[in-house]
Amino acid sequence: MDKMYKENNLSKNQQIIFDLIDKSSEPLKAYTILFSVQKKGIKAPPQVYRALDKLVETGKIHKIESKNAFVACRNSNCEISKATAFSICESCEMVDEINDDKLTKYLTNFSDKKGTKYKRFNLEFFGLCKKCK
Amino acid sequence: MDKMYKENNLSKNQQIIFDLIDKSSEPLKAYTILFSVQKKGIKAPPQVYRALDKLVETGKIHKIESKNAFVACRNSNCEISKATAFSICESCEMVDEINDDKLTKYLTNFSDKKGTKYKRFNLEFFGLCKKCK
DNA sequence: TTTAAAATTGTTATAATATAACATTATGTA
DNA sequence: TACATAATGTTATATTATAACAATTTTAAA
Ligand SMILES: [Zn+2]
Ligand SMILES: [Zn+2]
Ligand SMILES: [Zn+2]
Ligand SMILES: [Zn+2]
Repeated sequence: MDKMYKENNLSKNQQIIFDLIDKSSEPLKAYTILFSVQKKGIKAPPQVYRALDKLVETGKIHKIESKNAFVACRNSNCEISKATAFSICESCEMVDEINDDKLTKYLTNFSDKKGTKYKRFNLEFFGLCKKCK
Repeated sequence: MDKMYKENNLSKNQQIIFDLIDKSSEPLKAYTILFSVQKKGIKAPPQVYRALDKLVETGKIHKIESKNAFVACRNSNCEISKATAFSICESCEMVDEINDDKLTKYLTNFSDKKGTKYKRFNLEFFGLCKKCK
């Protein structure tokens, strides 16, 4: 191929999948993504999971662990995802990334009773969103 | 049957599976549990998942979301699991439940920028445990 | 103590999520 | 160029979790 697809830092599949997640208003699951991108030539699970892995690794997206689903990062890629926090609505399933400097600072500096500090955390809050309350 | 199996509040399958998790030094996965309890007559995934669901619901165990695995609660059943925090070693996979009143208070009282409070949270810290450091 | 509801169990099948393994092509760099 | 690295394509399979339905046990009310 004579055309480079990398004006930015994402490969073709990564860009397709990132775009889909980025414009979605809700967390997307791997197989939902797979079905959505088949028309673009991405036909098999490993293609999706590889792109997801790389996007998570570079902080472009986050995995919502309690939902096995993915959202685009709405912060500054969360310093490569070392400090993530989300609010999750238990009624409509909406997920919002929380960007709260005080919270981030508190948790980043947290050390347990043995004085151990951690290099990464993920926090998920559950409740009702504004719409569902 | 003339013998009630409930001296406590757990059913037979729930007790078998709780005991296994409780005496394990590491998080257990559902199918690991399944293989371990087949000799006790628990033969199919739904039997395991039902017991796990109930044990999580009642706060006797917690699910470590990032590992799809389960640990026994080491606190006072975490007020039925409304406020859970764990430290997870990225090297040996060890998981410890964190019991820190200040942290719990801070997160239980946390409200986001819109003033929304949440009724539950789960926090996972990642790093190296004492042994692996 | 009958009786009906609720909880638990047993069972088979299948859905949903994720990775292994290997061949090929594209890209970045010396 | 030529080499290393990253990304892709493909098939098969492993892992995690639930649907659906029948039977039994437990609880609590009548
Ligand atoms: Zn982010
Ligand atoms: Zn909502
Ligand atoms: Zn607990
Ligand atoms: Zn360790």
